[in-house]
Amino acid sequence: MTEDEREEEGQLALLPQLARARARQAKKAAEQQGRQGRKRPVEPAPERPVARVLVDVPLAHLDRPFDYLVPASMHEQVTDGCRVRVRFAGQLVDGYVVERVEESEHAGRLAPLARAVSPEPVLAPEIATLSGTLAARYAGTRSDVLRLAVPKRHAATEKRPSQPATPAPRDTDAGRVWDAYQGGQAFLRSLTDGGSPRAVWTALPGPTWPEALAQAAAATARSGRGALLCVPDRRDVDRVDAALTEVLGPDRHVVLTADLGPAARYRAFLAVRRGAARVVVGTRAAAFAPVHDLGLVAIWDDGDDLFAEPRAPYPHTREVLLLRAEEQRCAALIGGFAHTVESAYLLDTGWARPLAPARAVLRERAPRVVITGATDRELERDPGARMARLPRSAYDAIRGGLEHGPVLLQTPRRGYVSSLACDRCRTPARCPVCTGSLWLPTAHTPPTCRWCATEQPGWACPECGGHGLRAPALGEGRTAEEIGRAFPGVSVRSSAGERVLDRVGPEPGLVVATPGAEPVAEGGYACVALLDTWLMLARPDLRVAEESLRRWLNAAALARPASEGGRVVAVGEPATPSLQALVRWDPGGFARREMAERRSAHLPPASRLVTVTGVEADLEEALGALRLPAAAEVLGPVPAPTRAPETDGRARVVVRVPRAQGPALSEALRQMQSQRAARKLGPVRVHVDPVGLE
DNA sequence: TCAATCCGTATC
DNA sequence: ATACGGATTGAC
Repeated sequence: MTEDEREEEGQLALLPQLARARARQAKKAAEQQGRQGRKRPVEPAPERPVARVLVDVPLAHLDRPFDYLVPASMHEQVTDGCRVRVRFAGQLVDGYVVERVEESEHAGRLAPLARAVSPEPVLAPEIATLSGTLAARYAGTRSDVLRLAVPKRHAATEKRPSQPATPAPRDTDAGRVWDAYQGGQAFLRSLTDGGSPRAVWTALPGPTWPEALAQAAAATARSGRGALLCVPDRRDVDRVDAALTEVLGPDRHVVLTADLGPAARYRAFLAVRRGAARVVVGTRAAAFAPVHDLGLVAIWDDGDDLFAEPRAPYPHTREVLLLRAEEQRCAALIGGFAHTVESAYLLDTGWARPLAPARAVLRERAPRVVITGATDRELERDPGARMARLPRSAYDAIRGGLEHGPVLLQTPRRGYVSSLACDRCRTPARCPVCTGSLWLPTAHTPPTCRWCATEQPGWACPECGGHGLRAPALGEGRTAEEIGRAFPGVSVRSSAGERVLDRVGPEPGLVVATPGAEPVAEGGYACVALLDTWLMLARPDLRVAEESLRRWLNAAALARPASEGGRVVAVGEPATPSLQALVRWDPGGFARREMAERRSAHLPPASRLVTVTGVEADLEEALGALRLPAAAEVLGPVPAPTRAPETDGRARVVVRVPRAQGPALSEALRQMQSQRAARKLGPVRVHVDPVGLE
């Protein structure tokens, strides 16, 4: 501290008002001088001097373009879709130029752009439009959507040109894999002819689906258009990547995933944006890829929860792609071994057509599936089976399989949070009022609904009429070591969690995997055993049955065809509808029935369901201000599930409306969020169509 | 009477 | 978030 400052402080202490007033005057004078210094009139650009800018601020009520003056000095740099820095409410913020125009609608004076970051037009017009649609759909902001859509800039990468792709090979031997599907060749032909067919594709079990996807992309490329393929994870990306290389040749496509790292991701993104690559395969991060002349969007295994974006506004990859298909008038392919209720809904409404194998072809390619009950009596008979806690017939099937090749054992992960189920037939217990799942908040309360908090002391199982409830024990899932001991002398490998195997060889051996981590076996598995199926069905997830069937089908699809001895044995209750669907290999029929049930239970996709979460006072205030559509039901509030520490102590409501009122509900929520942001009220989180709702 | 402070509103 | 304007309160 200097002498002067010390003296100043002394004065402050003696004459505080005087000193502060003087300091203020000095500051004001300095500011005015500064302002005059800045006031030097900016020369506007000779053409289209107005830039419409989407600013990156997190406030819902500021989620619209603001006009800025393009200085002549930045004329060359400022393109439609480029990044800029602007002064906004006194601070420097990032933004995107959505377009440059001749005149502004804004009555006041325009501030000049502060800086042109780079002329690279990273925000494609169709993605700018899409960000608006998605923000409206998910009651979020465009800036949140854009944060997901445009990767971070990497300046060094931007300076380098993108290598243009080699020209499309004409008349390659086209898509014989699609011969197995009714309407398969017609679908490809339509793509090649520049059409925009939309299909829900029931894939045949086996390893041919990546090639089928690649052939669809190739057919689209032959029409001169681009294709975008989204798959759940890195392993699937690699499989489709290999298939694309096979079908299109090298360098005709690009891989786009979040795990590439900033530089490689930006390089891939730029190759797409610049039109150097027209075919893209990637994970959910790729759904926004600005593919030139987009002709086809495709998603594989759309029920995988990796497609649910965990960042606001929580868009689902399938919804992103379907919206793009509508906005950009391109083809859509929703494929998998399983069907989601959403894909069943697309078929039901006629939005998409089915693309499925003939029954005879399916019979030829699918493994033989049997269900084996897990009664204690069966367990007792064989010491090996007892050691592995396996029913005798499952144990025998595994042993039999080991004589011919690799055997896959799928076991549910340990430590699933489970909710209550009927103690007789293991049907998950749901609230008769609103179909939420039941749980025991404390040991001394009756079963209570997780959504509407209704107590159900006299619950009766709708399937079997039983009154007993049980919480399936946690950690019943078994380990590779445990199972290995029951099969002495057999090699046991494990694929789970951090250590996931991509593929295994054709030699006999046990592979123990958790759902989603199953490696592909060369030549297919001789046997696939699905263990503890009731544990998987005991999760409190709203869509357990659908999700369990999806996981079983995905594992079962890795088995050899029945004609080559391929077998699947599921350990569980034979009457369980999802297991029945597995035996019949009828994912479409099961999804159709689930969809009908959901419709009558007022659950998605026939209804739109939204959760609103916040601290109790905020939530109450928010709901008070919310202008809901007429038919809206509000369930709760109940304490929010405390899976993560940040949701601790918060409350949640579930709001649902008939699907037709979905847009009105989203709009009401967006207005609510706008008002709250403008008034600086406490944050409430809105989640439209959450997938893993308990 | 003037200035500090609070509140609401706009942010280009 | 800031920034600003207008109303309100408070100290002489």
